[in-house]
Order: sequence, then C-alpha cells, then structure tokens
Amino acid sequence: MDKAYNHNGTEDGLYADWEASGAMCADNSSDKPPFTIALPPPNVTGQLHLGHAAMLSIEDVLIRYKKMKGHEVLWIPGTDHAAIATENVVLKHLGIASREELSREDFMKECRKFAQEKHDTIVGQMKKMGAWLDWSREVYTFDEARNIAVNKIFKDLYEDGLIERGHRMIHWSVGAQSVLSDDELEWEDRTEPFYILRCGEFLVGTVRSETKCSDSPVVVHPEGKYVRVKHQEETFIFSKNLFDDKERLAKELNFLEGEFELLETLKGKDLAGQEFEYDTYAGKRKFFVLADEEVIDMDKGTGAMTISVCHSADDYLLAQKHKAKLKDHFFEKIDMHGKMTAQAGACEGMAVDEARKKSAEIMREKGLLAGEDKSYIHRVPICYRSDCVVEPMISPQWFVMVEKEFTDKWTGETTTLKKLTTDAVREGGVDLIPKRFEKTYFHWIDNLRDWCISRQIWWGHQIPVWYDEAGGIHLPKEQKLLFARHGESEANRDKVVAGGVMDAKLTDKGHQQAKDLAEALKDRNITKIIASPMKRAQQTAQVLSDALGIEIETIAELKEIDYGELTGTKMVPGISNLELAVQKGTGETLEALEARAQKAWELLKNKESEGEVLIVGHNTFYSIMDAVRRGKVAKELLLARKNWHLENAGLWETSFFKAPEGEVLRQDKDTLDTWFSSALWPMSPLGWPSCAEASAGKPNNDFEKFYPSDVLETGWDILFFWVARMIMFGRYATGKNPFHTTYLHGMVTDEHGKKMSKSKGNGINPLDVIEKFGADAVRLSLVIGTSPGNPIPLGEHKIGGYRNFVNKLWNAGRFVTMQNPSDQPPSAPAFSEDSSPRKGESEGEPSSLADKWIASRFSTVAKKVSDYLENYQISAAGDAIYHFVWDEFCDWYIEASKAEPNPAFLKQLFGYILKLTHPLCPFITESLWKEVFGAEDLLILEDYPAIDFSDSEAEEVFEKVQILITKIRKARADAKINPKEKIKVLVSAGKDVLCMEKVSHLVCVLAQLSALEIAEKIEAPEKAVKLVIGGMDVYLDLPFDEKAEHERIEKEKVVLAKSIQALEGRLSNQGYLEKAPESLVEQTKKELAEAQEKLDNLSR
RNA sequence: GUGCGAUUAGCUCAGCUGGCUAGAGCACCUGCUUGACUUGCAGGGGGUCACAGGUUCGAAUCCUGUAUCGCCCACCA
Repeated sequence: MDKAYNHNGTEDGLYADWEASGAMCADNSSDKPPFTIALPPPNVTGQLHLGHAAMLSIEDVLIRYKKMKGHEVLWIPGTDHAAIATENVVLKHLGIASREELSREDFMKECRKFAQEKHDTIVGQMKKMGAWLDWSREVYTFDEARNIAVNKIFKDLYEDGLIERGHRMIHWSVGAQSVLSDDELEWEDRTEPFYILRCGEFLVGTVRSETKCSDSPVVVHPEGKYVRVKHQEETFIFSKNLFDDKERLAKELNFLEGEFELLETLKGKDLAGQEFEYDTYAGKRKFFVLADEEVIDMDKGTGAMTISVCHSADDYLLAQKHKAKLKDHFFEKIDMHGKMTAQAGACEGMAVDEARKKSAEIMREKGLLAGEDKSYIHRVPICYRSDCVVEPMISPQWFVMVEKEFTDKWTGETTTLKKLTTDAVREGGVDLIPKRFEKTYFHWIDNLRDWCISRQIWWGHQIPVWYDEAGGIHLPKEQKLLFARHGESEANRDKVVAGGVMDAKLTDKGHQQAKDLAEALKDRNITKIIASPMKRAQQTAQVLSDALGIEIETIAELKEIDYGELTGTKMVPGISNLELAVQKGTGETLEALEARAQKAWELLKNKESEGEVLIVGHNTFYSIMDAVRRGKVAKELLLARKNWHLENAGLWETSFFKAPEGEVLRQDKDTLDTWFSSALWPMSPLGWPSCAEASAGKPNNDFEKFYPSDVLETGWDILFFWVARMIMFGRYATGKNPFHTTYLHGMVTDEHGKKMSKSKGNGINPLDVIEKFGADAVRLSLVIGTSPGNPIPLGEHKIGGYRNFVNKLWNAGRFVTMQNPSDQPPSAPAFSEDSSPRKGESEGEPSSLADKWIASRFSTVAKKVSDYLENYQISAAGDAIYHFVWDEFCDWYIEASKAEPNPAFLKQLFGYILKLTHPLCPFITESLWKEVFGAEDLLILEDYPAIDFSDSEAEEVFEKVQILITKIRKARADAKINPKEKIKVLVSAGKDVLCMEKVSHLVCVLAQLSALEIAEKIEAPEKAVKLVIGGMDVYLDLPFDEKAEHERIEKEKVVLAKSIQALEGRLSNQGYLEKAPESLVEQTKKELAEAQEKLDNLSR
C-alpha cells in the first residue's frame, strides 16, 4: 500500500467497477421498500458547477445510506433541455443574432448537437463525483417519452379547462423574442429622467415619455383633492398635496418659474368626464378624465396620470375594470421587436430607448414639459437570459389557470391548482427542510397568478395543439409509447403495431418485456407478426407468437436494415439514432439511413391488409421511427393511410385525430416553458403516463414501484420555479404528492461567504478540486459544516482539510493491514449484537479495556450517525464520523492497540468503520475495502452498521485513563522534558487500584513512562509533581521546581474554589432546589462533592 | 417599504425543544524526523455569544426593542 492515498489513480476505476457490477440498476420487482430520488436535471448549457456538486454529494449520501439500509434505491439521472437558456447559448455559439437566420429544422439540429456535447460532458462530471445513479434509466426532459408526458398533462389540463389561450398582458423579452413568466424576471435599478408633462390643464408624471403619443384618459382619484392654479397666463390642475408642499412643488415643476395663484380646490370626481384635445409629441390627441379610487396615490407625483393600456400591467388591469370606457384605448405603441409603431409619429421605427429621448426632446421644444427630475431611480425588469429590458405587452399566449375551480378526479372535491399546491405543504404531506421556507412558499403561492406557459422559441416541447383552417383547436386523442422499455409496453397503432426490445441479448428482462408486450396486445386484432431474421428479433417474435398464437412471417430483407451501422448505438437524449450514427462517422449519410427507413416501410406497408400487423425488429423499428420523427417520410407514411394530415408528426404521436377530408392542420408554432416539462420530473422518468395506466397491478413497473419519490433535493432558489410546480402537477395528475420531503441546499460561496463570480475570480471549478484533492474530499467539504437553506462556504483550505481526513483513513487502513499480515479472509462478524463484552477472547472479539471502550463508542456513534441521516442532518453525521475516526479511533484506539494488540478485532472494527463512512466517502472506503479485506463484492452491498454493544463501565474507566495520560503529558510538556525520555510515576489509586493495575501497561506506553507504580495508598514522595485526578493522587518523577509547583497548585485551587462557590450558590438557591429537575440537582451535588475532594487532596 | 434570516474565537461556522467550565475546522504559539499517517503527533493560547431590556431558580438558546448585514417580494403615474 502506498504511503499516501492516490485518488487520481483509483477513483475512475472504482466508478467503472460500480457501473460494470450492474448494482446501480434498480430492480422494480424487488420486495425491498423503495427509496427514490429524481436528480434535478442539470441544464445542457454548460458544465457542472459547485451547486451541482453539492446537490450530487447530498443526494448520493442519502442514496448510498438507504441502499445499505436495505432499500431498493432508485436515483434517476437526467438532463434538462433548458429552453430559453439553451437557445441563447446556441445563438452565441453560432455567432448569430437571431434564430430566424436558420430554418427551424436546422436551428433545432444545432441545438441538438450542442445539447449532446454538453450532455456528455455533464454525465462524465457526475460520474467523477461518484454519484450512484441508475444510468440505465437516464432520461432527458426533451425526449420522446417526456414529450408524451408533457402532451398528456397539457391535454388533461386543457380538458379540465385549466389551460386557456388568451390575449393578456405578459412580459415580453425583446432580446429573446419570447414571453417570460413572472418569475423569470430580474430587476435592475436605473436612473432615468422623470418628466412632468402638460396634458391640457392637467400635469402628469412619467418616465416613459415615448408612450405618451395616443388618445388617453387622464386618471384622477374621485375623492382626491385637486387645485386649479393660475401660472402666468395659463391654468394647471394637480393635487392639493403637491401644491401645499412648496419645496416639492419647486423641485418637481422646475420648468415653471414664478408663483402659482390658487383659483379653486376641487375633487377628482368633479373633473371626471371632461373631454379635451391636446398636443402630444406625436400630434394632437383626444383625452378624457377618468376617476378611479384604486390606482391613484394622492401623495405621489401630481395625483393624476395618463395610461398605456397595452404597455403597462397596471394600466391593463385598469382597462379591464373600466372596460366600457377604455375599450377603444388599446393602442399598440411598441411592436414585438421593441420598435415604435405609427402611433409614435416622428418616433416611428425607433427603438424604445431612443424614442424615449427623442420624444422628450420634441416635447421640450414644443413646451409640453412642466418639470424634469434627472436623478429619478426606478427599477426595470430585465430578461434573465438575454439581459435586455422586458416590455409589458399584450399578446396571445397559453396560460395555466391556477385559480380556476375544477373537480379533482382523485378526491371528487372542487378545488384549484393553487389550493392543491398549498395543501400539500400545509397538510404536512410535503415537508420542507429547513422549515422556515414554508412561510416563503405560502407567500409565493398566495401571490401566484396564472402561469404563462407558451414561449416564442423553437427549442422546446411544441404546444400539442393543432389549428384547422377555420382556427378550430384540435388536440391528439391519445399518445403512447410504441416501444417496450422499462416495462412501458404499449402498442397502439390501429393497424400497424411496432414493437422493439432494447436489450442486446434477449435477457430475462427482454423476455419479460416481450411478454408484457404480448399481454398488452392480447385483446387486439393482430393477425400477423412480421419479424426480421435477426436472432434477437426472432426470439422476441417467438415469445409473442407463443403468447398470442399467431404465426411469424420472417422477411429476409429486414436483416439488412437491422444489422446496419446503427447496431451498437444507444438511444441518446435529444438526438435520433440516425443522426447519432452519422455523427459517429460510420460512413453512412443521413440520406442513406433515411433511404433505409424508406425501404423498411416499402417492405412493410402492404402487410396491413388483413388486420393488425406486429413488426418485430430492432433497427427496423427505430429506423422508421426516427425517419418519421424527422418528418422525412411522415407524409407518405401517414398520408397514405386514412387521410391523416399532419405537420411535424412523429410516430410516437400515435392516435391522431382525423381532420376533415383534405384539410390541413397546423400545429401551434410556440413551445412550452421549460418548467412545464420539468414540473413532471418526479413522474415522467418513471414512465408516467403510459405505465400508470397500462400496467396497473402488474409487476415490473417503475411507476408503481418507485412513485411517489421520497426526497426532492435542490437549491432553494428554484423552490418556486420548480418545486411548487412539481407539487402542483403531481397532485393534479396522480392525486399524490410527488415526494414527501424537500431538502433545500443553499448557494455555494467562497470561503468568506461571497458569491463566486468570474469577475471576482473567486470561482472554483469542481473538476479542478477533484483532480487536486479527490472527489471524497470535495464531497465532504460540501456536506460537513453546512446546513440546509444556508450558504455553503467553500475554499481550498476546507477541501484540503478533508483530503487530510481521507488520507488519515487510508493510513489507518495501512496500519490495519500491517497488523494483519497474512491474507486471511475477512472473518465472520465479530462483535455482533449477541456478543457481550464478557465473552472473552476469541477471533475478532473485543478483549482489552481499549477494545471494549472503542466497541462501545462505535456502537453509540453508528447509532447517532444513522439517526442523523434519517433526519437529513448530513453535516452532523459527517462531523460525528470525522471525529470518531480521527479523535477516538486513530488517536486513542490505534495508539492503545500498539500496547495491547488485537489484530482480528481491529480489522473487524475497521470494516465497520468503512461501512459507516461509505455513504460520505464512497471512493476511499471502496478502495480500502478491496485493499484491506481483499473483498470482491462492493462495499455498498453490505449492511449499514447497526451494532448494539454498550459497555458503560469500560467507557468510564477508559475516560479516566485518557485524563490521566493527558495530564501526565501536559505536566511533562510544562517541565520541558524531552518526549523520548521516560519518567517514573506513582499512583495512589484508592478504590480504583484494581482497574488501574490492569491498564498500567497501556498508560506506560501512551504516556512514555519507564515505570508506573500503583497502590491503594502511597506516601507522598518528598519532591514530586502532584496531580489530582478523580480520587487518585498521581506523583510524577520530574525535575521539581518548588516555586513553580506551588504556583501551579495555588492556581488550580483558585479555579476549584470558584467552581465550588458557584455550585454552592446554585444549591443554596431555594428556587433551584424546588424547580430544577431532580437529576440535575443530584448532579450538581455530586460535582460539588468531587470538587471539594479534589481541593482537599491538593491542600494535603 | 414588506417578508424571511443572520450577528458566537483572527477566519468559516456548529450549538435541536433553556441546565456541566460555550464547541469544531482553518489560522496562531510551544515541543516532537515515536516503525499507519509531516496530508502527521503531543501540548497550548484565544470568545462579556451584536447591543438594551424582559421572562425564569437558571438565557448563546425564549420574548420585546435597537443597530448592522444578507436574501426574497413589491414598488406603477
């Protein structure tokens, strides 16, 4: 074994071993209780950052712990297509300004390529962290199965009236050319001029001068007090509050010099209804006065304002309220590209910023300004992805109606989505850790408005709605997966049925899948099975044939297709097999592959005449599916049949609606908010909706076995974006909370708690520190010393500290190996539950005092660690392990075992320590498991230690020994004795004489003594340093400095006297004696007695 | 402005429902090339628990107020 642990040489290999073992793959037919976590899918936009690393560390600890505790664990990996974010990154990557520069298809291709690259990087990095993920179940938010889930819930919500399309005020990102939800906005302080405009007699304030170019109401408060004043030859109307505040008046109306003469005071309602015409920067416009008691704050500005119904959320609301009066005031002044429309007169075509300046300039020239405040600070919404200003706009969009009542099909009760989301937490179905986030959660939901889910981007799930030429809306009848995978066995074309099996060999699983498929198909009118001659297809076909009693027709030509270059490629998220094959440089062109799909279709399309046909092939099936998905053969394939008209069809969109003869349906061009698909994350990777419906009650179903999941662990910053919406959809779609616990970690910051940022240069790349310190050290530093919801400070000092710990463990392993030189196999469990400390010496049993002490301590610590982990106190668990291993096992037990070795027991104990530590440090523990124990099975397959071994007597005695040794060491250090020099010690042990005699050898070794003399009573030597420990007097043969010794003893006496005084004070307090718990009072008395005894001993 | 949270050793933080002399890691000081480990060993110094009140036999812990910091939400004319 090397002197220091070499993480770089071992970690990758260990991970490969785990993967190869197959143990990472969860078994959905297992009888063990399930434990499920859906990994928050990282965006395919970049690489792993420390936030991901923290997430992986925390979740991996839970997963490994639960696995060792006997659960069937499933931790599903996946990635997120991150709609807007990815589009922006890809645009930057391609160096183009707008996606419109490419065709939709080409742009999507670029996105897919980009996503694929990033996906591969991220997956590699997750493995570096040691995450025990079930890669056989890896999913992607934008793959076929997830598309079906998205479409399914969309359809359900739509049919329940909970999704609506409507023209509403939305946040429009000019840069991203898309709508954003309320939560996607960021705010920025800007200093811009604030103008007071003349509008007839009225004065109104605004920052947005460019919007003051149309007919408009002047809004006043009906009960508000206004003044009409004379200024030189003109009259003005504004709030009395402003008029009375001379200082503000001078400041705000700084273009109007001289006195204002009060003509009359009047109420807003007296002004209402007035109509007049007045000049704006874009020409003469009509105005009228509208009174509204809600929107006007008399203390602000002039107490009057004009509005832009199309470009301000509040004004839009006002327009809804005063529909009759304002219905003709929906003027669009800004278009979707952020340019001024014809309404703006001279400013037409200008960008908003430019028009703002220009319009003010024109107004200034025309004398329309009454005041200007150049240092006005206001906050503007910024697009969180494209960093440009967000404009409120009215636009047709799709919304999830969170406040609309509907009948919950699971409970039969009338409810709303909002209520479902709140109830999950309020009724205790979902715990938030830390609990304080519950308040924030409720607050957010209370303020939740309808969720705008449509986005005007390309990279995302296209809205599953088709329009006919008359504008009628159609949704697909039903969509299900075509192929069998993880128990998703459903075939559903009404004539041609395609089935495929993923496994390379027809394994038990593949066999089962084939059976499932047969089961699912048994009630259908299948008259023929067509199979390729490929061995696997034949095996599958045989299973189906036996089950269904139908003959197989083998088509030799299909062999060519099945054995094409596609063989050996895997389904990869976001990319079709065809493209993958081309990318991998197999020499085939996309066209050639498509031609192959075409050929498959040619061979098969005429076989449908007599009833349903089941096609069994591997790549035959995928070739068709991919080609159809790409839209290349879709038209012919589908149009040839039954007049189905489709745009952008895919084979998995199976049960199509029928359009009227000859009519063309067009799918909605928009895509869905990325959080819409993410909201299904606890369900869709488990096969919802197909599994949930198709195989209820049957085994081998991920959804049944693993849903609902257990813990959702993520950063608290996406509590609203994501967690709340998962709860909403989970409750709605399944009637269950998608998880029972939400663990929220904080943001990783630098070691001083400052945000990591590129500009500050304080960022840490997880890969760098893994390389430098090892993944175990990085994991520990992200987990220990942190608490949920709070920032996770991290610096190289901290990681280095845990690297040292990992190395300490390694060296403990070396020591164990040196003590157990032979290649003896690991012996049977040693100090197990039924072994008692009195059992005596035997293989692996505790015999010495130190053995019993450490066994007892281990038992306590292991229990504590389990308790902590059950309660998600991962930091405390890690801390307990750290200190047990270092301070107790290494510093005391290993040292003690040098005096009284018990190698077999040491090795057993060390094995338990490895198991205990494994969830936190999987690599080093696995490595030592192999190295020290020569184990072939993985450590994670062992049981988590739960040992009931308590020996309080041994603990008590050993603690006394520890104090004795420590005090002797200190006395030596104080006397500046060379550590190598051995000294003599006399102990007057009193009643402890028997047990002290037993440990004398141990004390001699640990305290570097030449001799230790123990007797019940020893006469005090003439000149010796005296220590008082418990009831024992200890005399050290050290150079005796009478003065120093005297001072030391006096000092100790003072401390004791103080403590005695405090204890006596407490005991003489009547209230304390009466009200404090009895045990506490007893303890105090005991302490007082001990202190008194010690003081007496010192004084002798 | 609203809400949430924080303030404990030089730094970063533990300290759960009040109860031993308030802890850890790093940093610091002294001494050690002890045959698992210098990524180490032994020993040590360092805190009026932000401040002011209150409840209590007893407060770092509970309550009220003040100050400072962080975050969230909202801020319209």
